[in-house]
Amino acid sequence: MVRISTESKSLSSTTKFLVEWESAIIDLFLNAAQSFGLPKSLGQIYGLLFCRDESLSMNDIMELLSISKGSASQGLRALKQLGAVNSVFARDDRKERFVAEIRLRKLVSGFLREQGEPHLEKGLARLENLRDLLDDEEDFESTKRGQRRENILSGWHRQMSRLLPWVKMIVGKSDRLSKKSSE
Amino acid sequence: MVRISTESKSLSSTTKFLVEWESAIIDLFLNAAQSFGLPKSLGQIYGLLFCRDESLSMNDIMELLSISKGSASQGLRALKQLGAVNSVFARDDRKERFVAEIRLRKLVSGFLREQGEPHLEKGLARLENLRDLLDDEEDFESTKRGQRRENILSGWHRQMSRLLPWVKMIVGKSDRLSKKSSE
DNA sequence: CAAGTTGTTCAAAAAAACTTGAACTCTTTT
DNA sequence: AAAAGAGTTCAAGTTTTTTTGAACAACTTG
Repeated sequence: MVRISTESKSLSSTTKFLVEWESAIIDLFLNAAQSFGLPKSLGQIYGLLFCRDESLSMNDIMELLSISKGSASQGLRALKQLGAVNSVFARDDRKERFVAEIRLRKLVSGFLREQGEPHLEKGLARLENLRDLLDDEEDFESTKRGQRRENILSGWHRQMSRLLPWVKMIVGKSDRLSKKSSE
Repeated sequence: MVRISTESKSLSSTTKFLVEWESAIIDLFLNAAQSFGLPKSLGQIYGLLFCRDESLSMNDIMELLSISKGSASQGLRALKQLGAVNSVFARDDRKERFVAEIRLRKLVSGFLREQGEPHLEKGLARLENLRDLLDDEEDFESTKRGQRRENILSGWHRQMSRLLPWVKMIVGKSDRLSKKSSE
C-alpha cells in the first residue's frame, strides 16, 4: 500500500522540532511539576502543549519529547483529570488532539480538586478513626492528652477547609481581568 | 564501669512505647508529609513530637520510631529548618531536646518560606532566561508566539506572588482566636 | 588524655516512583 | 475479515529518593 503524503506516521502540520525557547519552557514546567509533586513527564507534556498554538496528537507529543507511548498516554490522562489539558477532535480525523488549559484559575482549581480535597476527605476519616481509638484507651491521662491532640487536629482541618475556597477566589480574580474574557 | 541507674542509654522519663492513638497520629502525619512532598520520616518525627507533652531527645525519637540515627538527625534538621520543631536545652543536660511547633500559622508560613518562595525566585530567574532566548530567536512568528507565552507566565508569577501573603493571613487569623494567645 | 556521649556526614543499600515497550482492545479502512 | 491505526495496560527495567550505619568530629568527664 502506498501513501501519497511524504509524512506517514510523522507530524501533521506541526513544526516537528522544538525551538530553543520552547525547550526552556518545557524544562520550566518539568521543574514546576516536580515541585508540585507531579511526575516530570506531566510537566513536559503540559509545557509542550502550552507552547503550541495548534492542538497536538499523542504521536506528536511522543516524538517531540521523545517519550514512550505509555508515558504519553498516562500523562495525558492525568493532565485531563487535573483539567490542565483539554482534548479536541478534529473533524474526520480519528485521533484525539490536545491543547493546554492556560487559565490559571482553572489550573489551580483542578489541582486543588484532585490533590487538595481528597486529602481533606481522608483527613476527616482519620480523625474519626482517632476518636474511636481514644474511646478505647484505658489510661485516663493518656486519653486526656489524646483528646487535646484531637482538638488541635480538628481545628487545623477546619482551617484548611476554609482556605481552599479563598485560594480559588484570589487566583480567579485577577485572572479574569488580564485576559480578553476567556469563558 | 558500673551505672547506677537502671536506664543507661534508655529513655529518660518518657513513656518508652507508643500507645495506639499515638501510632495513629504518627501515621496520619506520615501520610500528610508524603502528600506535601516531604520524606515520610519527617512526618513520623513531627507526629511523635506532636503527641507528647514533654520534649524528646534524638535518642528517644530513634527508639520510639525505630529509625536510624541518620534519619533522626537529618529529619530533625529539616524540621527545624521548616520551623516545625524547636529545640530546648534542659539545664545541665548535654543533649538537645525537641518539641513540635503546633501553631498552624507558623507551620504554614515556614512551609511557604522554605518551599514556596524559593520556587518563585527560581521562576523569576527562568523568566529572565526565557526573555534572553527570545531576543536571540530569528524567526519572527516564533518570537511573537514566544512572547505571548512569556506574558502569560509573567502574569501567573505575579498572581502566585500575591497569593502567598494571603494564605499566611487567612490561616493566621483564626489560629490566633482558637488558642489562649500562644506567643 | 582516654573513654563515654551526642550528634553529623556520606557512601552504599533499600525502597519508592517513574518510564518503557510489548501485548492487547477497539475502531476504521481496504 | 484481514490489516492498520489509535490508545490503554501493566510487568519489568530504570531512575530518583530515602534510609541506614559505620566512620568521624566535638565535647565532657573521670
